Amino acid sequence: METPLHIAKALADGSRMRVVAALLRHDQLCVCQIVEMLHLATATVSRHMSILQNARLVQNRKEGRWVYYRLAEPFPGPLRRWLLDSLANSPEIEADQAVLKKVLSRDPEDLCRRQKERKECND
Amino acid sequence: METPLHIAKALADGSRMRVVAALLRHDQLCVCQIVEMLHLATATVSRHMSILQNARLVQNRKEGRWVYYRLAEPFPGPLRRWLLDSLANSPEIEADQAVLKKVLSRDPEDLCRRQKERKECND
DNA sequence: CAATCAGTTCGTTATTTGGCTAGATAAGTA
DNA sequence: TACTTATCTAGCCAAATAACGAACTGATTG
Repeated sequence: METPLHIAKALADGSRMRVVAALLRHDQLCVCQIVEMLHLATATVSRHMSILQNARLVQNRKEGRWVYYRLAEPFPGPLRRWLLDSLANSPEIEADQAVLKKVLSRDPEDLCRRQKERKECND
Repeated sequence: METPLHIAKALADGSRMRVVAALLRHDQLCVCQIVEMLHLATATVSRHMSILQNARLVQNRKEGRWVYYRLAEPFPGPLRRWLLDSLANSPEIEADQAVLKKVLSRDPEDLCRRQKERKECND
């Protein structure tokens, strides 16, 4: 289902809104990159992504070991415009952009390895 | 505040979405009319309306004993368009329209009296 | 001024939701 | 085939939220 209510519920969470904002500017992101941006457990990110997918806001594509998410096609035009308009000048979104810039310059390979090491440190 | 996140949260509830949908087609509605449409307690409706107002989606105007709500001015254009597009052909919204048609043909005076009587019946 | 009336605010309760860990799955690699 | 790796699903707990009735507010009416 993709009623406006479903879509609003999917967007009614700070983390999910940040992901959509990021995907408005980056063609695609894989789960480990989103984890890096949100600083949440992988499982949590995965659940957020499936909520966005159920609302038909994103779609995914498997490539090797990685799952890449992008905005769903088609994506409602007025919704896209509203989000672009109102997310402009958001400091939080800008900060995410900066993080993503670094993250994207690295191979997903490296990224995942570093995430794994970090996790083992905490044990 | 009126960030897209606030707005999405305000819209992420079936009752509030129905109110906004109704206000997209009717200039203004008073609380007792919205109560009639949603079949919820007055207190509940009042809280919903204050959530919509905090998100700057609606504004109110006191007129005698009644409080009328309408869409806020200004209302984000693309958001309005998205809602209009995606709420078209929604059976629930259509049903609300039918209820409102009857409700609006009556004085608020009568409406409130009938609501009060109904409530006393349930005691 | 007392009574009434529409709506709001408050306090409580039940449901929903976001976060985590642990275990399952699917895909590459040795 | 067995092993690792990236992601997903399930289950649990704490925090957020929607519902109601009761008590309050501000305005009209008798």
